[in-house]
Amino acid sequence: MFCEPRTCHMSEKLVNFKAEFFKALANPLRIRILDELRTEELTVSEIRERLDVELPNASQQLSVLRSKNLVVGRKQGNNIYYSCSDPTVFRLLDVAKEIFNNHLVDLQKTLKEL
Amino acid sequence: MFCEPRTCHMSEKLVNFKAEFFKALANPLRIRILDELRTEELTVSEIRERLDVELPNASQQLSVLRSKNLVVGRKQGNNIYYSCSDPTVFRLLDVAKEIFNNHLVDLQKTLKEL
DNA sequence: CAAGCAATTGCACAACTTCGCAAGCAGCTC
DNA sequence: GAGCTGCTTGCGAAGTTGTGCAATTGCTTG
Repeated sequence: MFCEPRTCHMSEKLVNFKAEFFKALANPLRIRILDELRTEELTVSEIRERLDVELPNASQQLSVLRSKNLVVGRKQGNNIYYSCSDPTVFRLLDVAKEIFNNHLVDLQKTLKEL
Repeated sequence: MFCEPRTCHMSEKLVNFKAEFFKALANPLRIRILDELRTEELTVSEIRERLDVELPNASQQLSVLRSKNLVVGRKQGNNIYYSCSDPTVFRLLDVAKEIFNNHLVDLQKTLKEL
């Protein structure tokens, strides 16, 4: 692979993809939406209802997730059923949880030392 | 665990942690910094030089990473040596790369079908 | 203490995000 | 076609982020 003298480690495209990708995840509502889609396909209204947000808000966040290919919509009659397009995403959320737990453990250790 | 009627799936704290956490990763420069820290401890100046950015910029992004506990600094003489505090983070970056590759494969499939 | 280097902080400005509200559009049913 | 439902889009206000530049702090050495 092509490699500049001082910018070796990762292609710029990959870095930007990752940044854009994490940006899509960098919002509590979008994380909650993804989490609702772990096990089921849901319509926008169902998501709205479960997360107790305005419909346009849900729709807007879904469109962000859609634009980054994190979810796909399937039209059926009057409804659009959303689902997660690549379950690998959930591994990401799970690793984040793991890191969260690591922090808690560290915190506890620090507290014990006092 | 305690569980509200309509907000069951994840504690709010965890969701917010995840969002904050992904926010820290949602920036190309910060990803590149973390990637430089995969294998070595580096000073701010070294990071600045490798990534070819202004020193204050590097410092500021490091402070973002620090505030989310993604890196730690070790003072030695005139320098501060930064390193990654929880290597689990790299798994996150690697999973993101995997997702990137999945997208590429999908794209290729789509192209072949034309 | 003065000089010098490393790193951080403050400031200003542009760019972007979030989210509520109103309007618009598409498909179904009467 | 009229009216309904489900979803999206446009717009605007408030808040947040990125980044260059100047000033500042903190450590070390002469």
